[in-house]
Amino acid sequence: MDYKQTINLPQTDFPMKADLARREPDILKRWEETQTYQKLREIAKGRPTFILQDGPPYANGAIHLGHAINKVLKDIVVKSRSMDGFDAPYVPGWDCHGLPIEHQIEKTRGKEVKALDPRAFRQACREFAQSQINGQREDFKRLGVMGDWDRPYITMAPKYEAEQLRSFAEILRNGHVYKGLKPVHWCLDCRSALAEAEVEYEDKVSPAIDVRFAVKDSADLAKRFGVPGLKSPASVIIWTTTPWTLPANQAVALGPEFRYTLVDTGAELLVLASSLVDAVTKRAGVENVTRLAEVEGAKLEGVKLQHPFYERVVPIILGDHVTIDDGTGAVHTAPGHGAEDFEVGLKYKLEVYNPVGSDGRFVAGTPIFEGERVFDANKHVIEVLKERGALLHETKLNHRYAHCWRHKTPVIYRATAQWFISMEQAGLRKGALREIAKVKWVPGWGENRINSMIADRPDWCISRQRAWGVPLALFTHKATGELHPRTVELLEDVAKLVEQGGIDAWFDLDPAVLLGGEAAEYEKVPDIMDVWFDSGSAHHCVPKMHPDVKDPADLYLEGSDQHRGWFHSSLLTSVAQHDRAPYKAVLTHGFTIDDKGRKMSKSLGNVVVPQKVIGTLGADVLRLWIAATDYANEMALSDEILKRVAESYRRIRNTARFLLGNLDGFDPATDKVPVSEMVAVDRWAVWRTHQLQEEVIAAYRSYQFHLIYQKVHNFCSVDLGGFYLDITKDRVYTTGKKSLPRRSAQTAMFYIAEALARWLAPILSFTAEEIWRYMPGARSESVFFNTFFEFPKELTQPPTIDWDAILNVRSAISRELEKLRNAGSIGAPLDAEVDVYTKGPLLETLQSFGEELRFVFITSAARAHSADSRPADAVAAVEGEGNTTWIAVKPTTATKCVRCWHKRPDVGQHPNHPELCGRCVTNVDGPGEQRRFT
RNA sequence: GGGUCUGUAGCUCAGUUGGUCAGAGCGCACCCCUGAUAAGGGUGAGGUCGGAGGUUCAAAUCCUCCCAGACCCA
Repeated sequence: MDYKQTINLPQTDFPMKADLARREPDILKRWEETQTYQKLREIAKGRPTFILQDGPPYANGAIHLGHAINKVLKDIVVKSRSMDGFDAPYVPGWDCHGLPIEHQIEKTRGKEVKALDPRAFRQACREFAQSQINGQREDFKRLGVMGDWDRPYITMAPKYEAEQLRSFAEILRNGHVYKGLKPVHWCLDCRSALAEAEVEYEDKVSPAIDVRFAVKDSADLAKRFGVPGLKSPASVIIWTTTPWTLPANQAVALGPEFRYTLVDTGAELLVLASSLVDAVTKRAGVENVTRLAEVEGAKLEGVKLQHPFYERVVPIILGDHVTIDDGTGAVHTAPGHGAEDFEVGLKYKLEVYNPVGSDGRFVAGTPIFEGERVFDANKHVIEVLKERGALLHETKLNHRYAHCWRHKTPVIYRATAQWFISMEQAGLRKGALREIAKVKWVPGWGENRINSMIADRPDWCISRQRAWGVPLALFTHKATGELHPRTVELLEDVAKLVEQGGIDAWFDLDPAVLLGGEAAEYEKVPDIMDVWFDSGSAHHCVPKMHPDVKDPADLYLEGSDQHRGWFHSSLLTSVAQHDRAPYKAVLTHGFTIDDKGRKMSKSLGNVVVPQKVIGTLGADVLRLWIAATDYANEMALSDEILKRVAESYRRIRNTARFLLGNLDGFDPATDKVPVSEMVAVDRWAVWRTHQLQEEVIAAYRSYQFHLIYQKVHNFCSVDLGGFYLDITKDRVYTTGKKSLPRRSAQTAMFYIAEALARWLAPILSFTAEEIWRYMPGARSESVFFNTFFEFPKELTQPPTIDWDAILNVRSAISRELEKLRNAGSIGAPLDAEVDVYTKGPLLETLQSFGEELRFVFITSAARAHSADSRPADAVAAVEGEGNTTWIAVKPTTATKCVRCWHKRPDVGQHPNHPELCGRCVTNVDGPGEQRRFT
């Protein structure tokens, strides 16, 4: 007889080979065709909501790994909240306005279009942005990210633009907006102000000069230094790398705490920071200097200096921004050309003087330098200084200098009329700082970080001199420059127009339409708003457009750079508008690096392209990597790491497959075994699974996905593969197909699979959905329509048997068996039999297992005895508390049962089944065996 | 240059308030199985916890400095 036919081997169509690259698109198609996301919204209706507000990616270019990480993390959060019983919608967004898109269009259509036909230019921008959105959307979907992809929010939607204006109107009404003259980063090529984010720092060679500012009143200086009188003319020496800013000089700043020395070179007297005297005089080629006196900077405040080439007297002022790392310790101050200069200038009421036009040339009427380009003027300034005898020293310096991120050209600081959101005038900074403290920041240091940024930041310049963006829809009085008194109402009028006709409605607007007779007195502000305001007002705009999204959101989740970006701009607009934060919690993730800890860059050739990973290993493997990596730090990815992840994936997949295979022929509706009748180890397995689920859910709630990966993988390898499934497969294979022992195991495996599929769903979305389809029993269309598995209550109670102790004995036996194996005495553990010598509760437990004990160790025989009766050759294997367990293993001499492969003395005792052991006889040709423990 | 943060076995991660805290899984090596089979099981070797000082009876865990890296800023 061929007993093999009586063995219940695993049977499932769930493929071992994932073939994700090929199979995932099919699942994707089904999600789309069956409207899985939309159905989920219906199913989740009425539950408590969890709102993750999407930070919109910029609608330009193919998605890279950073996008993938961000979207997948969001997807994991949303899906896990959904499975945890929340209604968690996800409305993706795109950021559409701004310079990069303008540049794309300029590249293809030429710069002229922008000036000649701005309407057509904006239309081209719009179409370009839409095409980018379409491309990115497909890639995001392919990652398995589930959301309302048919109804995303895009910042160039007329409704969004209109709502943004309404948000701005409220901010203005709340008194945060002002028009000011202020130095801003100015790109000579853009002819526009740049946001901080649009500036990058690159090496540049600049002239570095030491310049004399002659002291007007020698007697005053002498007094301040406490010397009787000065025998030579004295100068304060400043050091600068931007000679062209000297025409705008209004003061010389010293550090109040630093010490300054009056130096006699023989020919003249110089005032220098004491610690820099040697360096300066050395480079100036001065020998034999005499230090006449020393005094702290604060003592020199107010000393009058002669501007080196203009008829202008400028004061010595004090500033904390002065350093003595290099230079002279005296800082040339031009409030029209520097942020710190501007700040300190405010204190001393210095003029914000800016003689430079938007084209980067000195304006008409600028003495000496009129019409010259600023960087070219450097040379001329130096010549003039030389002529006037004001140049002490000149050299070149290679240093980091601000450049336009787009043009890669050096930018300047230039004071211009700009619109600002004030950090102080209506308490914005104070409010924002207060709100930061109320938000939960994950990881915690994020709070510290954004706090210091808000605490230190200057007012927010929100105006841009560009074409592709939401207009700063204001009317100012032609003569006074004042805002129209009905500005807030007018903004609402404009918003209505924009809602219908988009931003073109403003640009095309005849002011008379809104202002009537006043139109002649007012002009439209031509500026557009900083794009950061666009996305920053999403908390207001999106809920107005999409009923699923609410304000404030439960979570914002972006890369750590967004502390200065979107987290920051959103906080400011929200506090300015509503006096509260737009989010209850903020989660940040790090950036990708390679396995050597370096950032990914084309030049290093270490860039991992998500599309390529998806096309080979599959999106689920990429998702698993994202989940497995602790996003709080940098996230390292390389081919090796990917290989490891793919291996882990296979382990998890195969575990699921084996569970499914053993569930062949199991119908939970009729075959589930009542808990009271389940075999003890099956109950243990379910209990253990439940325990793990508690940990998994806790980790999802605290966004610690990498722990889930560790725990679940560990569970599959150790608890299941290394123990439960290993010892149970004998029972599933050899007992009767419908027998209680087998059904008990199937019941446990069924529960385990039910739980496992749900744990995996937020991370391995494709695979979980695939598993779901192969699960027995009636079930919903998608795994995502479920919440985490609810175990039968009785199975969540801890078992009375001390399985940990048994597992200790088991691993000790494994070590002993390994010795036999290496000695060539046995191969499989079934070739051996084992005697365990112990005492106390462990002995009682093991003995209570009786004949079933051998199944725990997968040996052909196993017996438990009192420790006292141990033979001399037993090995002390488990050290317990005052209780050592001894083990003796040996090859068994019994005959192998052809059916169950155990070597049993009762093989051959049954005349009809001479090759079988007694257990198999009853399973094949009798009532079947009983199992209580294993 | 400044701010924030990170650095535990080849890889991914655990290590609560300092005192079995030097761990897990994977990978690797070797062995076994061939009824999860391009699977499965077992055993084992790997780390002076980035480095150097210091505090303490005791530090991966606290302090200082240094090195490397990331983000933001200048």
